[in-house]
Amino acid sequence: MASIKDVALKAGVSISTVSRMMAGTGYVSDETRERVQAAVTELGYRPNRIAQSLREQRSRIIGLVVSDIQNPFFGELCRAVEACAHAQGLCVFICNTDEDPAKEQRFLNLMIQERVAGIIISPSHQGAARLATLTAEGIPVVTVDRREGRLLDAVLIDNQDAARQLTARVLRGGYERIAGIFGAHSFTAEERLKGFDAALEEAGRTAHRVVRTPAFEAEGRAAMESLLGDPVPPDAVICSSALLATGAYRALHQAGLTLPDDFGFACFDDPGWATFVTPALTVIRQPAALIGESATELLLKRIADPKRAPSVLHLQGELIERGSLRQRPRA
Amino acid sequence: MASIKDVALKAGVSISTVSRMMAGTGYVSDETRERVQAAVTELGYRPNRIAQSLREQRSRIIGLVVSDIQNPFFGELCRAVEACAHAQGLCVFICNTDEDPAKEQRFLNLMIQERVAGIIISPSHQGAARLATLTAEGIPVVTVDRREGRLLDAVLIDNQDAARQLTARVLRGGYERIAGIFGAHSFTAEERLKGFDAALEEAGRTAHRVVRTPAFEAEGRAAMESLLGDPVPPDAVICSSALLATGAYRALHQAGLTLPDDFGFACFDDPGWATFVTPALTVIRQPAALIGESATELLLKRIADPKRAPSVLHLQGELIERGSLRQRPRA
DNA sequence: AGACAATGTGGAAACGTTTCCACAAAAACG
DNA sequence: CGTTTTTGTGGAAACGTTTCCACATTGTCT
Repeated sequence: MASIKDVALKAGVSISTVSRMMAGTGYVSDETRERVQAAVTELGYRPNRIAQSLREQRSRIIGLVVSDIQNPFFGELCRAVEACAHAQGLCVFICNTDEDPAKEQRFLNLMIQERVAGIIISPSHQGAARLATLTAEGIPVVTVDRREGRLLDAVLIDNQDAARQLTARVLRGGYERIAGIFGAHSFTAEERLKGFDAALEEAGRTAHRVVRTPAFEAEGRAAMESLLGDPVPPDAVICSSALLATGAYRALHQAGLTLPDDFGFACFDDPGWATFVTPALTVIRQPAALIGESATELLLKRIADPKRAPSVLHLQGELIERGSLRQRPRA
Repeated sequence: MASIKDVALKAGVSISTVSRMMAGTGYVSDETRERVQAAVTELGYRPNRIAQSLREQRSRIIGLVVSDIQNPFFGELCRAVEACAHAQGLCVFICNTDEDPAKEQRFLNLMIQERVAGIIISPSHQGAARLATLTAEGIPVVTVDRREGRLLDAVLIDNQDAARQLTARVLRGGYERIAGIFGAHSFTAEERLKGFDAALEEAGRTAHRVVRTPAFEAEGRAAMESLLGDPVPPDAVICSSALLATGAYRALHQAGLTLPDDFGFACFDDPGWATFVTPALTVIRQPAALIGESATELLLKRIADPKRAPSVLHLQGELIERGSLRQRPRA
């Protein structure tokens, strides 16, 4: 693997000159430029990013820490971040925490050690404190989907408002006993629950029952089964995330309930299977690509100017009407 | 951010000693070890991986290049690779090519520049030549899901055999006009097609028609629509990958055909929605986790000993019987 | 003509490690 | 007791860059 020294030797110039020519900074005569360029192509020289990073005290990698890479929301997010970062000559380090705080911590340590240029993360609840360490190390951080305090840049949808919208939509369907399955220990779920409650209260109603549980498929299923076991079971449910919805839907399906007539179903996120079931699911979709782009831009701005005041960007969730909710009250 | 120098200063020893103590190599007296350890914890010292990489001429990152991160197969694969690599103190760089050779190329260049310790990749067809460059640079490569020549380590399922199994299963259902939708330009699809043809031939039959098309959802849908438009349409179809199956299924669904009686449907990979539709899909599932583990192990072995003879590991695909194929010929 | 800026180039330090080598003290051997 | 081995430590080079500085050479202004 050719180094800058080899190029310099071959072109008969100094290392400094090659470096300047590669970076396009400082003065280089046309003639030298050509000679160096020739040497570069002939040797197939590519600058060693490790050496660059060491010298510049900062790598050209940005870290992206997500809780579940299978979740279409995060999948789309990754794509957007990657595209955006690439345009700036940065590469993206995708890490999958599976909602496991220990894993998250390990990844963050690794990122510190690799001196990443910045981090985009949807932090677990427990990870909050850890993020302070990052900023202490001088590593810019942008949170997505969740917010931690007021010191960090963040991009998220207005979860409270979205939940209110979705709940109002359920109410329009004339459902009587509306239940909720919401994630535990998550800022996002918290916000969504607030919107849910607010919408019900505005309508002079109360929730049938709300189950709070860790946001995994098995838990969602158990929650739904528990709800269906109530003396008088609910006739509609809202789930706060894709995985919970997946589990809940399975339980519902097994119970043989018919959507949307017997039962109303709606959720946040747009699971991949949402359009495969009949009727297809009515959901709140997060503009994942937009969130990814915005987060990356925010991060780049902060890298450029670490002293910037932290900003929080709110985007709109989109209610996608499909068919798992009645259009109007049953006759 | 504390450096090794700071630690040495604080502990009153030389840099060399700190380095030895951190690495656990060479002699260090118990007393010094303690003093250094104290300094390390007090300063919160973490070795700078960039400097380490520069010195050792090799980073502790392994690259994982996949074609579609949303595909559950690759999702599971990523998880397994990550877990396995982490146990060895390596981190994983996940790159998503979206089947775009240009993107793939960019990523590989980046990997070379970052001097990754090794690469696990499911290469696009065009990417084959590029891989030679990698080995030329001395970067170990393991291919998964696809194989490129005989010079590289590879882990894959016996696609031909799996296809034969699946096709035989379709035949047992008594379907008469069996069509195929297979990816174009992919080694995997090629192999699967061979097995498909072989199974039909063994039964003294021929395919109704085989469509070869780029492996995306839209193309799968178009292919299915084309098949359904035949003067005498097929009564069963096998799709060679998840995305094709997704598109094909949508077309089928729209046409209002009833599985498994009117029509038989089966595919490779196990799309996330496979168990959400009714009837659930009968598929060949690839043991993604096992593939990931094996590939990582293979890679580590090759990193340890670059002179090893290349090996190809064949794993078994698993036929998962659900309900999208008739059990026996229609009465 | 003299002063000063613009242009073009090379030398060398620095980034934070690891590791080879040298050296010294202590321990083990005959 | 003299030798050799083991144990413990520090100095310094090297990895491949970037960038500051110094130095020439040229051009442009009074």
